[in-house]
Amino acid sequence: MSRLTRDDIVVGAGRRFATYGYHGTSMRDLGEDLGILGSSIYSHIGGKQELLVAVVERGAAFFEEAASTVLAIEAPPEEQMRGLIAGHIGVLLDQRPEARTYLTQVDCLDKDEAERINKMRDEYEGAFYSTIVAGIDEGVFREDCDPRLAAIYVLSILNALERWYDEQGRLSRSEIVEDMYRFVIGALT
Amino acid sequence: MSRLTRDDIVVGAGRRFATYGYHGTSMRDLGEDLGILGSSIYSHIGGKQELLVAVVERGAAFFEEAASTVLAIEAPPEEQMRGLIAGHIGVLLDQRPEARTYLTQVDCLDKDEAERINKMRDEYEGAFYSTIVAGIDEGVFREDCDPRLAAIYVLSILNALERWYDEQGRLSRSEIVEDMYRFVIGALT
DNA sequence: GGTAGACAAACGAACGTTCGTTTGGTACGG
DNA sequence: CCGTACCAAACGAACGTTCGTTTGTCTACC
Repeated sequence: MSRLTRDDIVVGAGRRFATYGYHGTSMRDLGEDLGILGSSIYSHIGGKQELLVAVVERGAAFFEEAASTVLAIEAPPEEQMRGLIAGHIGVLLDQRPEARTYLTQVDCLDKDEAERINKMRDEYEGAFYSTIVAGIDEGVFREDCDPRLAAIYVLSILNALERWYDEQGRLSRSEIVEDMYRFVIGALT
Repeated sequence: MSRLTRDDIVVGAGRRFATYGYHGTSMRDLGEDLGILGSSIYSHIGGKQELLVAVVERGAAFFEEAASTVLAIEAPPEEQMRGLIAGHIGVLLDQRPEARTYLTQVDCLDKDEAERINKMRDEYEGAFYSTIVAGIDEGVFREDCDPRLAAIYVLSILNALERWYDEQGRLSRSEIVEDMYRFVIGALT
């Protein structure tokens, strides 16, 4: 086992925070996971809170990158929505610890950081919102639906996946993407 | 200020757990909320974990009662689904601390309790599942949808409400019920 | 090419604080 | 006057963090 970098620490912290929560993780626990003492972590970072910030920021970045990749390609609203759904699920399953920590541990951040992260989350939600609005404007989505709420509903379905998805389960990732896409499009049209 | 009962303690614990989480709540914090010392709580309950169990059980009971009330009335699947949605939202907003604790703090329970609670949750999910299956059988819901997943999606939308609903916001409770119902029925038909 | 210096990573012990919990005493309502 | 809700004090353990020191590795210079 070679020596660790700051990134190693952040990745390990993500795993712990995702499983046991911020308050449920001690620096000694984390150290044990990494094969060093809890105190040795302070060679890499300033404190526990700073660790959480780093993990949550990584999570947010993953989602934002996925969304901007999708939005960069011109496409009809339906296809854009499929891309957003697939991208979100991809991050959720490929970057599970960071994604889960980002989704569930935000209110362990102190006030300023929490506000900043929530703004990032609002921006990300905006990608879903504008896609729905575009669909309504183009007449492919129904008009009698509040796009603000619809965006929340879609993200609610997506985010909950992290709680029930089983890697060894009967459903492949693409099957889930397809099923969720069909459900969402059914609701929007 | 009169003396407290065990129920007072459990209610107070629900509020704390819902806001700060199980690990983020200390017995002294809780005591301060209740106007007594943290140690005095042990006159009413055996320990912190027992408190969490009590709160979570209350939450589960609220949901179960709401569901069984709806299922007791014979009605077409669409109306039954509306009832389940309205009932779920009612519990979520009227019993917010217990509901939130039930939804977010289950994995702070030790293994046996967690298993028991998860079984109760599966049963509750079954109410949504059977309603969807009934709708498919009667031909009012579309067939090309996995009812197991659909039930999860509906509950995902409902449960997320607890995270974004603002009592002083622009939306009344019945408006939200109506909007969610329309979204769900749109997806299922 | 070998050695001395620099630097970061990790240790191990201790800091003060807070945690959940226990104990023993006190006051008050039925 | 009994029972219990509560207090006051204390327990040991665990917490996040700091400290001085050791270890290992890379680099610069002879």
